[in-house]
Amino acid sequence: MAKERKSAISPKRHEDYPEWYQQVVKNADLAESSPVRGCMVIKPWGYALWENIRTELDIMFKATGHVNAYFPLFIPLSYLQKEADHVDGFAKECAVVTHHRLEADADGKLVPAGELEEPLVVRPTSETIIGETYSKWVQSYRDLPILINQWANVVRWEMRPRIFLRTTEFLWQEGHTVHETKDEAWDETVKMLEVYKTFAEEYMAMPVITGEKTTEERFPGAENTLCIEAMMQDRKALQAGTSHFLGQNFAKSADIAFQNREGQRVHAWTTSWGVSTRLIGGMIMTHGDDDGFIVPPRLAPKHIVILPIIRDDKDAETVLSYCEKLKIELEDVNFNRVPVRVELDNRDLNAGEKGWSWVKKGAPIRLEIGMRDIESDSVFMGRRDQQGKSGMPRAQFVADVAGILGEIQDNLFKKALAYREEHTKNIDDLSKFADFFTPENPEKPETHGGFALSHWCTNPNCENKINADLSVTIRCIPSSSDNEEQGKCIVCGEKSPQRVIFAKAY
RNA sequence: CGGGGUGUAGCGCAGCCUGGUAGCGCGCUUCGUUCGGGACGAAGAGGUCCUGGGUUCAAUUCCCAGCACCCCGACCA
Repeated sequence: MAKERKSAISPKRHEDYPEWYQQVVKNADLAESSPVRGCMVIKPWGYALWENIRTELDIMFKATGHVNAYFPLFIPLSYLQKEADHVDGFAKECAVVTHHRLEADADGKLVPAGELEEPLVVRPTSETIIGETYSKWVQSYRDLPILINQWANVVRWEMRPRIFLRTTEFLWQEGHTVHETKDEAWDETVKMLEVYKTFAEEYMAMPVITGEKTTEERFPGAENTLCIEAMMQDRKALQAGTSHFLGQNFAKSADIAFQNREGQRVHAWTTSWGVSTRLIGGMIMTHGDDDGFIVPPRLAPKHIVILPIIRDDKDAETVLSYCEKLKIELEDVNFNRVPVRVELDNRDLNAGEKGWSWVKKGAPIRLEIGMRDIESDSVFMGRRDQQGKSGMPRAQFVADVAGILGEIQDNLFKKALAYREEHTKNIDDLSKFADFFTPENPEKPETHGGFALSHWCTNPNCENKINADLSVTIRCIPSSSDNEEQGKCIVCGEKSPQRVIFAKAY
């Protein structure tokens, strides 16, 4: 009937991508902005998603030998000062606690009192305080390795916050490990990057490119930063996780040293690695469509939502008890090692409105159950990765449900991968490169560009020129071995050892 | 820190120029008709008009100051 299908989210992606993103966050009931600038309230649907991310990653961390611990929120200012590059990198975005008491002034207003002798910094990341702690723990090579992760919040006073993508306070995990040798620390750095890649691709259904950062983009204080980068639907890159090889920099500044097997006192080698609630933003922008969010089944707070359709009050009990039974039956099935998560939505709402609320939230499967279905012992299913709805025998659905969820998971990944490949180009000519990254209408930039695989001579000047001219940065030097052809730098024409990924970034 | 803008009901806004102490849409409550693609009608509830000062018989409206937030830039491992 309708000429163009009405979409649940307005504007659509192609009309105004940043606004679409904000609307999805809101309509999917994931989070909202708070009275505190740059800080968000994560709502139950969004937080459940984070809990699932945490649960699955935690299993992977434990499986690779790590344990969890917890370190303080506050860092003495002097600690942060010990690593010079680290200071430069974070000093501009630190929240500082200078007082520890409030007193009423003459007008009855509360004012800070009780000035601290040494200000405390709210952790922007915990290398320094953890390093100081580790220095006491490490005496002998027998104390190594230390393989610890912490789940925490951190604060970075960013100039321009974006919900989930760059908030002032965010939730994350940070792994901090100490090793006896350089090789072992490097292996750890690589291993955790692989964990992130596996998680991103198999759980978030978000294809990522692994590689290393250029000097310019490196973590302050790191010798090398490895990263996973994903392409969003506006073709910008999102750094989704980083794993840092810290060399002996932090070990030296915090004096993490031990007696080695030869009896000499030497500094240890450390790593750190983290992912944050930014991953949620990544999933929204990877999978979301014009009807809202689409949650990858493996991380979905609810896999299946049952929507009872009651047309006549006298049928209410029949329908609801059938739905209850179906729910129990489905919860007996396992998907990805855990029981299928089922929500029976019996809120007293208009059926259409109720159904759409779950579409916008991105629940993988919706089941509409009314007298018609009960009489034919079937279910009426809507899949979030497909349009339309269809009926199928109840028993068949129960038998197939894990397979259907797996299929949705696979479809999301394949679709995202195809999108990325479609918009990744080898470019060897600077003017073509510029065209690729220049919007047709600068007033209202449309979705354009993508990942450009181009040669780079490794000189930071060339990298900076591209950034200054086009706001394009080197996202990573890909680690895949099929990328070792030599060529000429896209900027200066000098010899280049390999192609790197250029893109606009979040 | 520069440049611009906005503060009025839970949310989004109008009213202000041309002062007379408030209105619209959504949401919310109740009732009825609806309900498998987002409903409709009726009746309701809900406001220190950002704060302080000034002008005035009278300020949401005009003037001054302050605060907060938003957008653009700078900045963003």
